[in-house]
Amino acid sequence: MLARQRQEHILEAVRRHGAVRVSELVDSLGVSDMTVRRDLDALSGRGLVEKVHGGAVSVHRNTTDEPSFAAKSNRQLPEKTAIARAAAELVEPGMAVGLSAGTTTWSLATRLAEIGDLTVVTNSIRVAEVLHARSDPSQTVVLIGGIRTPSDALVGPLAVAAIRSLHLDAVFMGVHGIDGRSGLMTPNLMEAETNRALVESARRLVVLCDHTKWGTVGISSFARLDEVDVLITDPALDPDARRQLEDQVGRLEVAVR
Amino acid sequence: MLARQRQEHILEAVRRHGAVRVSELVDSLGVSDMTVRRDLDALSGRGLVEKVHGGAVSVHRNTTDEPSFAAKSNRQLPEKTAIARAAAELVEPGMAVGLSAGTTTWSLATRLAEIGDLTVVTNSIRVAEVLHARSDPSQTVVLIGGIRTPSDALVGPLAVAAIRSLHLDAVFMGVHGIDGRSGLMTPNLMEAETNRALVESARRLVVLCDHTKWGTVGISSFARLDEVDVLITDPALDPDARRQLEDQVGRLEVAVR
DNA sequence: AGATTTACGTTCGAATATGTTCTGTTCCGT
DNA sequence: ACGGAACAGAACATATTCGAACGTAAATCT
Repeated sequence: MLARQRQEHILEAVRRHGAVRVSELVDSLGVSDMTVRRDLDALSGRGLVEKVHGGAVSVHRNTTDEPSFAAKSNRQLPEKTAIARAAAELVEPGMAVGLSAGTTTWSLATRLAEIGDLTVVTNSIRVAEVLHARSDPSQTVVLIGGIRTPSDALVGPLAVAAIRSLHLDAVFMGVHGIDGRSGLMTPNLMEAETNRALVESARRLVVLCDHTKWGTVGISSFARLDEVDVLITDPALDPDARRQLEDQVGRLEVAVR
Repeated sequence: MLARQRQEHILEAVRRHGAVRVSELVDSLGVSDMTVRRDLDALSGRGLVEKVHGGAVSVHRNTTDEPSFAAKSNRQLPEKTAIARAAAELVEPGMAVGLSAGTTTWSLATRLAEIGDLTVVTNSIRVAEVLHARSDPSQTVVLIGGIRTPSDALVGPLAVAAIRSLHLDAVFMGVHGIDGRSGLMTPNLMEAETNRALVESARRLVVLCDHTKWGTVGISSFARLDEVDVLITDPALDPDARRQLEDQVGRLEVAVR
């Protein structure tokens, strides 16, 4: 059997099952483990699979749980999914919505994928990819360009200029930190500027924010609390924080799982 | 037995089994390995099979006009890597370069990752990702935003506007098709527009183009041959095509493995 | 016929593919 | 936390394959 045929076989197996293990391939292909590894090297070098300990997984599956991203996205997971579900209720077919970068907005994106006739604008590659993967043709996904921050946001002058040329029904923002005085914050100056542009381009601002974000301070604010139309959080939020938020934001929504 | 008959026999074997090995053909045809190889060269030159180490595999023709990235990425692999290597020679530290979407430019990106102090502008998520993965901090990667085509290019008004605001030392373009009359072509109108903007934003236009692209026609042209400063191809290019290219492009470079 | 082209085989150095051995790493049950 | 089992990958050995260069013979041209 030719090397190329083996690699086709491996690709097919990965496509079908999402993952393969080296030991399985050794049996099914009748070659040594080293040969299988070298095939996997070749395939991963071409970006077609991702090597992991014990075998390989499909690149799509894997991009959704890259270490740093996964580490974050598992924190407060039930809260985040509850918040994302509540946010998805606010989206109706025909709308044009914006999504900032972040794990909570990413979770929201997985739900938006099932709503039809939607235009989604985002500056996060991950968000764009999850929408693209399940895309039905009625969805338009617009990726805002720029340079990439460690937290997977595309930012910078290019991003700001692109966002300013757009007008959205609503924008859903994740935040790194929030408090009563400084409003919404991020730890990255350029990301703050980009987020600011997103806020200004939308008629409605919806903030997705689990209780751990309260009191966390980022270097840079990008919106005041009184600019927020809807803030969705979880029941564990500190009562004092809750009072302050109820005073200032348009509507406070508590998402129960 | 005539050469033509042998080649028919080979094609038939490939069709039936999806692949053949040189050693099998040597036995079944009763000719030398060298003769078999020359037959395979002829067939692969006409795009009827794909040569691989040990033999040849069938080139499954995708009936859709835009094969997906994964489907294309293993076609003409050795040629593409040779072309990419030659292209990387043209890039020096300190430059700002553009990369269009495509498998050959993707291959080039893996090489650019090793050159320092570079600014790379691209409208392909996959190109951006390969640069990001191995990025040393001296590299700036700018992703051009837009909506995504099946071939992984981000296109549309947002993309065009972003590109127009930039100025590059050189742009490296992959093409879907090329010929003497129509120049460089793609099968997607919006991608053509975006590519056109890339061409206009750069001082130098370098085209990466393996021999199978010659004579392939896309619906939309985005540049004439006389606008091309350097065209890099592989040695299997048809001599007549080669003559036409030498006449019209600034410089024709043939990349040997 | 003589010259030229074409097809095919042979030789040989280099590239490629694969398996084996060995050493270090990672995983997982206790 | 620990120890055995599975796994990864480097280094080496071997066999296969590749393709350039050259030789020869048949076919084709003039």
